[in-house]
Amino acid sequence: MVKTRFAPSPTGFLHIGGARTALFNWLFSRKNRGSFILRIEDTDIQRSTEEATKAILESLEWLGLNWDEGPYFQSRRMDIYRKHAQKLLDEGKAYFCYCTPEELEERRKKLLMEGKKPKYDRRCLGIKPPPGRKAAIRFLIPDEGETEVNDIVKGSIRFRNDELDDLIIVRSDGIPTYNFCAVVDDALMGITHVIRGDDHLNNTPKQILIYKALGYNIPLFAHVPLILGLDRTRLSKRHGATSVSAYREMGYLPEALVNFLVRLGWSCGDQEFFTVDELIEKFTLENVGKSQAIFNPEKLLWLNHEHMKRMDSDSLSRLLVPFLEKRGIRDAGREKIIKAVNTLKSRAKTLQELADFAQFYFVKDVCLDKNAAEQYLVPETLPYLILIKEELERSETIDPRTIESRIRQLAKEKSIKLLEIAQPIRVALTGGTVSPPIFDVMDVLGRDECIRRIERAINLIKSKLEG
RNA sequence: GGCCCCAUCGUCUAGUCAGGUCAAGGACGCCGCCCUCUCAAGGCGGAAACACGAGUUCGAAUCUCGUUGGGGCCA
Repeated sequence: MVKTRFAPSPTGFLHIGGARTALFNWLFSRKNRGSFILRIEDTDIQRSTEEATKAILESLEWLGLNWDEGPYFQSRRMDIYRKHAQKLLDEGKAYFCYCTPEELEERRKKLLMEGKKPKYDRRCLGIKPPPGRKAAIRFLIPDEGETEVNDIVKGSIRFRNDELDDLIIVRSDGIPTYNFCAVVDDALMGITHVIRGDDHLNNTPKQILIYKALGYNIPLFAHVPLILGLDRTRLSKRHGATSVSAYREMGYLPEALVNFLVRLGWSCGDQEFFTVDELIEKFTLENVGKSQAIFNPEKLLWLNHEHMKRMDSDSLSRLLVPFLEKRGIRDAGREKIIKAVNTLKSRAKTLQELADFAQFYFVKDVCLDKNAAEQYLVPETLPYLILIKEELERSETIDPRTIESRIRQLAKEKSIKLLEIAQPIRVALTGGTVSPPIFDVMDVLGRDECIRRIERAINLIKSKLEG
């Protein structure tokens, strides 16, 4: 059975790149009816925090990437790693190293300066422990031969073993390193497919040698290209919002972010829009591209809009409520919000925009745009506003079609363009010159509110005349 | 510095493994037109790419080599 995992380090929020790695793992497991496990790689006690773990879990849940096992915490598995390290030590497949990080760094720099390979020289191999020195444990890489990584995405890659460094598997402070813990955990947890960023590609031959040394089965690997920023460097804070939670706050839909992230490096013919179910059905690792992709916020915005347009207004309204509340709008009424959303769906690209646009429907007194009022709430338009008001007062309710035909009729009678009546009403009702179709707006606001707002505009013009 | 990966419109990509149907298709963005009560949405159209150089071949975006560029790893 297929078993995949996502193994983030809890040193911050869930990054866009991490989310994509998680997504590929999740999709692959779902597609193959396998399981997906979550493992928190918190061996770096200095930088790992509980808040970060919480934030990562929250973001994964929001994206809909549910896991079947875990979360496991590496910090609670230290004795397992130490036992494995001891086993390697006992079998002569690992050795103590007494060099300090500072010494190593210095030697590395020196070798680089001289134009040589910065490879560890094995000076500690087989020596007696020097007094006053703490020991790290190094894995002994075979001198000869080569190690093949048969990557599902990248193909076969061969590494000469003598190019590989004897890597540290346990630090001098007793903390096992990433490359070691990952191998032990993936083996013990029965991971069949390791899907991760290609920044780990160079670690893979070393990890394969560790699997072999430990006598464990080697999983299949799939290294997916990293996401880059506009300047073609690895996506980071410098490039703007990079956390999943930031996009959530900006009003992006999880399914849109998922759709966008998966299309960054994966394709299925010419199809751009995918529901999550479609992705599960169609996802394959074979269609993951080999080259790096640049994060393109404009396309994400477009996709978000597409997902919003296709979402039913009822669901969209539920999602909108918290955004309205942030703008001080409470108890707006379900029905009215749904109606409002109906008129705004094709206009707003994010929930944030939707809430901004929707505001005028719910506030007591619309905020009049200065320029709009100066242009349209003037003595010349006063008669039209009065006529519309009277028209509204005659009818019990507002039927958008009826009111539209009446106003069109009116424009005809006066031999003016509809625009000349529509714009003053628009300013009176919405405060600005841009809004959904004015008759739909009237329908959402309701008869009484329309009359109230038009009255306000009429009074404003009158007071201008007097003043 | 060594090793590893990558290279099609500005961006995401189809096509590359099985060379000819590709004077390179789609999408985002951009520009124009149509629709229109404003703004969107929608419809139609446009500009825009095989990094470079050799080689293999009747024929190369596709195979090989090299160069260049970008990315990554080296507690």
